[in-house]
Amino acid sequence: MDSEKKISPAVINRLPRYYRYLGDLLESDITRISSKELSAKMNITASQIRQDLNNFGGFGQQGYGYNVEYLYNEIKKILGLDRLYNMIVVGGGNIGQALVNYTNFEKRGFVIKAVFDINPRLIGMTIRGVEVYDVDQMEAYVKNNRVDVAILTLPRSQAVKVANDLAKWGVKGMWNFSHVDLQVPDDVLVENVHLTDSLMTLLYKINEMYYSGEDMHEHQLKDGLPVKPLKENEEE
Amino acid sequence: MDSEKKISPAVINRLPRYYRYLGDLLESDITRISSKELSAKMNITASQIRQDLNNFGGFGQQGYGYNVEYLYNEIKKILGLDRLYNMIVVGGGNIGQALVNYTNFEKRGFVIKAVFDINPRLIGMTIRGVEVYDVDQMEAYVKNNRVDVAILTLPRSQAVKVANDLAKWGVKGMWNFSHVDLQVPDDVLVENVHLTDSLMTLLYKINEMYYSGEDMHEHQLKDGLPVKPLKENEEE
DNA sequence: TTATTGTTGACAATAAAATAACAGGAGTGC
DNA sequence: GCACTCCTGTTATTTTATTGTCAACAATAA
Repeated sequence: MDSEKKISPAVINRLPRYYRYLGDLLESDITRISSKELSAKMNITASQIRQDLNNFGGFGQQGYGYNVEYLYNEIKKILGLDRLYNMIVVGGGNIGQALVNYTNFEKRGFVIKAVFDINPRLIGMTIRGVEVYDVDQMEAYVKNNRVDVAILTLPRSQAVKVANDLAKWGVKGMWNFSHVDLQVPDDVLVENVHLTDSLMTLLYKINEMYYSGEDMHEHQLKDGLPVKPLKENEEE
Repeated sequence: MDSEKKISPAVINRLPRYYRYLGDLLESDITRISSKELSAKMNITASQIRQDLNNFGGFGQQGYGYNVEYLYNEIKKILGLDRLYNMIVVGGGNIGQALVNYTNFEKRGFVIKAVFDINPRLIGMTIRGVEVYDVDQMEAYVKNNRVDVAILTLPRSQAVKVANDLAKWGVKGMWNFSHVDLQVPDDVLVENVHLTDSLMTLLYKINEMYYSGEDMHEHQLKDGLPVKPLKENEEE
């Protein structure tokens, strides 16, 4: 909230995790917690917890610790979770539909208002009450309704152009599931969810731990399907 | 591959992105590229590119740059993408089904062999040719088949126990979509995809940029649905 | 050939992030 | 109310990550 000093990305990325742990504590009717106790639960140093929280203000009290409910609500405010967000899904494929069906977003105030796609078979359908529109109608929709976040779940070939258009039309944030880096103006925020990258990172670690040093190719045809040649994969 | 010196996590996380860019270059029939050129495309310093790559060996040539195809294939090997991976999905809900339907995984050699769920309405179904089994059968399956990666897309209340069991039965890696931190032995690798956290991070940035300083509560009832009270959300 | 340009890989310098140290106020027990 | 312990907020230190610099060498041009 305070735009005094710049908060480091590393800290911001940890905030949701603090929020989750505090929510859990709240559910367990724990009213206070010290950085040391939280440190043990979360597996990070107490020092880091204190330093992270102090970026946003002194929420604790010496000799007492942190009041769980108070801190929970403060982080909620810091993350901006005390308001509603209007979102649209662009690309009504597997992931897009899964996100629309994920009811917990709405419980938290992240409301998916519409889905846009080019597939005639999808257009006109409703997914959990959310209508699927033709992308042709997207410009009008975005210009006439506040859209905080566009969830991009479309083929990479289209993602860049769509993101650009949406930015131009006033969408503030992009939650990007398309496997491509978007190029948008500085005042448009982008958060990437590159699933394939994430999986590859896991595979690297598995290889490092289990197959390090081996000749990889001996596994190639070991079992399962043969690897199909990698062609243009548009759905990524 | 070389288990000589420890590679930093920051570097590993960047590898898939290099791989993607090199794949794109390959598609564009570009045969060589310098760190400087790649730097411009990827928006990171040439220095970092060279240093990252040199963790794994000297793939470039002075006065020439890097051969795209060679480097692409080297990174492929580093990431372990030159072999097949057997995966199972645990939790056949929205996200689980979406991942099974995502055909590009298979093209890359990430093969989903089975889905496990407790829902009787799902059990026996097939999703894109992949059968859904009762979780009761999971132990037998995992013990009798090599499972490299378990994709966890189940409610957080169950995720911890299931992950533990899977680890015990020999699964090497967990790709965790459940909104909870898993506690598994050190030789089991975990990669988290916490979608809600990712979205919250985006919302923080949006708030910081657009609503900083404002009283947040004026937005509360502005438009859209009222925020429902946040109860136990098991599907997270 | 020989000079010039381009580019890596190694290393030094800087910046960012994480951890540790600590002074001192707040709670606790007597 | 006093002594003592707990635990924060803050500053210092260490570690990790990124960026800048340059000698050595390949490619190219003269």
